[in-house]
Formats: sequence, structure tokens, C-alpha cells
Amino acid sequence: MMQIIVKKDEFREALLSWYRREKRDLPWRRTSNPYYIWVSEVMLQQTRVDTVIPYYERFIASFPTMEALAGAEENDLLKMWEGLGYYSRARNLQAGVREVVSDYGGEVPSNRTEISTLKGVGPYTAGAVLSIAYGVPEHAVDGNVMRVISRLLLIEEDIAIPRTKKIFETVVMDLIDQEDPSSFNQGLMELGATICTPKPKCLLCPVRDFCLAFQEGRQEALPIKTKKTKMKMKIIPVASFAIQNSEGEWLMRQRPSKGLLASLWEFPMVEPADDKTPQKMAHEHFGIELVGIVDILIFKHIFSHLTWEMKSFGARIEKTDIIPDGYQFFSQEEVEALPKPVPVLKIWDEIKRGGLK
DNA sequence: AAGTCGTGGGA
DNA sequence: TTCCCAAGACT
Repeated sequence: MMQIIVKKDEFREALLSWYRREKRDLPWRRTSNPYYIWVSEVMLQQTRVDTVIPYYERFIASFPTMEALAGAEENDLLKMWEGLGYYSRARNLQAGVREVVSDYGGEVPSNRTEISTLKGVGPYTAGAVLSIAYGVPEHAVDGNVMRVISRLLLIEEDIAIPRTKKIFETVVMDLIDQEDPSSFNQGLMELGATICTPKPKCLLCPVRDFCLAFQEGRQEALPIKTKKTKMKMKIIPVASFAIQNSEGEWLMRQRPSKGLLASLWEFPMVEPADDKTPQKMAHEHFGIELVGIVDILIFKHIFSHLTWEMKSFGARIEKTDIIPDGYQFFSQEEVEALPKPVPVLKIWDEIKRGGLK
């Protein structure tokens, strides 16, 4: 039923020798600390290697142990994640680490059953940590691995369907090198990231002699991935107000703890903004009176599924006895220390650049 | 199962 | 410009 590669041992040797020779020198490949591997795997979810590197270095420097991360304040944690996106990853990582510290004596579990109970640790991350940090022969199937294996064995199942992943997990468990599961799994991913890319570079491939898709000349057609009917992008006009009191402090609030940009900090925003004057929007939405309104920036911020069309304004408020619910004033230094999403960072950077302080 | 959750890079 | 993402997990 399942297509089986014939020369498993030779395939393993070809992949492993290539990986050991050609692997990129990445910071998380210089350690076998399970916690550090875990951090890197979470950061790498849906995120490019080049983007992750500086975040990983700073994160490990700030939270060098699981105890340090477990004891961190949420704002300090999110500050380390600022700009990386998918901020729930950070909260889930800390929650998982706290579980390890409190329930597992500070040792990351070394079996799939237990490690999979940790917050934010799904099937891929579990297998990656187990194989890379502990040398346990477990599958770690991500998008790269599905692309590589679908070509290698000419598997034509639709990888857009979640249950298809089980096929690849089974294949990897059959193929995986028992002596060096870490290099085997990373080798598959490295191959997918550098050679067996969506537009494959088969002439450089160390395992093309084993590749059924290459033999059939169908490597470009795999993997099969049905197009998800792409949702139409919602476009939301947003007016954002960077407001100072007479002390020069800035009005900000923390976003709700669930949903988009959860728990990050922002200036007062009106969404959707209408064509009213900024003065009127602030009055009607927040019940405050602004003076000295100036334009700061107009830009679009594009999320996966929606776009904010941002108009940002600077202003002052003189009567501070009425403040919109949930908002507080912060000094320049305090604002600097708060974790902010990229669109807010853009406004804040422009304020500092323009000397509006 | 399908929608949600960020961002920046490259074709 | 527009599109598709890139080492997924959660609900």
C-alpha cells in the first residue's frame, strides 16, 4: 500500500553525509540543551531562519535557563518577541517551560507522550526536540519534510489536508536513521530549505538517485497542494492617536489577552476610522478633547487575513481628569520598554525620528 | 475542518 | 503590485 524506498541504508548514508558536510552553522546547532532547542523550534514556526537568528541570540541571553524564563514578567517576555509575530508562541512557550519546572523537576520530558502535553508543543516540535536534543528516533514532519518525502516517494496525497501528515510521519519512522535521528531529521529539513525547494535544484541534490519524482520528471508538480479558497482580505481603516499630557507622558493601553496582537501595547485607536476630523473621532470615541493635532504617518499594515489602513496623529490633552477606560500615561522610557506590534513601532519610531517628544 | 494568529522576503 | 509564503499550534 505505502510506497517503500528500496535502498534505505544507502539513502540514509547519502543524506547524512551531505548534511554533515553542508549544514549551515546556526546558533541552535551549537548546543544540545533541550530548552535551547525548544526555543529555536518555536521561533522557527512559520518564520525564516535569517529572521530568527538575532531573536534567538537575544532570547537565550535574556533567559538563559528555564527558571529564568519561568520567572519572567509577561511584558519582558513579549519585549524579547517584539516584531517576531505570532505572539501566543511566546506565552505558550513560557507556560510550557513553567510546567517543566514545576511538574518535571526542570527536565524537559524525553518521550513523545509527555512532551506533547506541554503548551505550544505540537507533533512537529515534539519530534524536533526529542530527536535533536535527545537523539530519540521520532518523526519531525514540517512543510519541508512533506515536500521532500512527497517527491522522494512520489506521494500524491494532498498536503493541504491535515490528516495527510500522518502518511509522512509513518514514512519518516520507517526511514529514520536509528544512530543519528537528529542529523536525519535536520538533514531532511535542510534539504527542503536549500535544495528541494518549491522550485527544486535537482542537479545539486545528494539523493536524486533515490527520488521517484526526479526519475519521472515530476518534481515540479509535487507536492500536491490544493489551493485554499483565499479569503478576501478585510481592509480596516484605523486612526491612531499618540497623545501626550502636560508632563510629556503618552497614553497607551494593553490589548486584550486573546486575539490579534494579544497583550501588546498600543496608542488609542479608532477602528474603523471614518471621514470625521481626528478631533471629532477622539471626542466621539474616547470622550476626550485633543489640541495641537498633527499628522505623523499614513501607511498600510498587512496581516495574514486583514489590512489596517493606518492614519496616525500626534496630539496633546490638557484635561486629564477624563481618560478613556483601560488607558494610562507612560513616560518616554516606559513606552520604550513596553512590547508593541510593528504598526505601533512604526509610529513610535517616526515620533522619535521627528523629535515630536 | 477551517479559521486564527505576524512579519518581512522574494518571485 | 500581488501573491505565496517560512522549521505550526490552537480552537
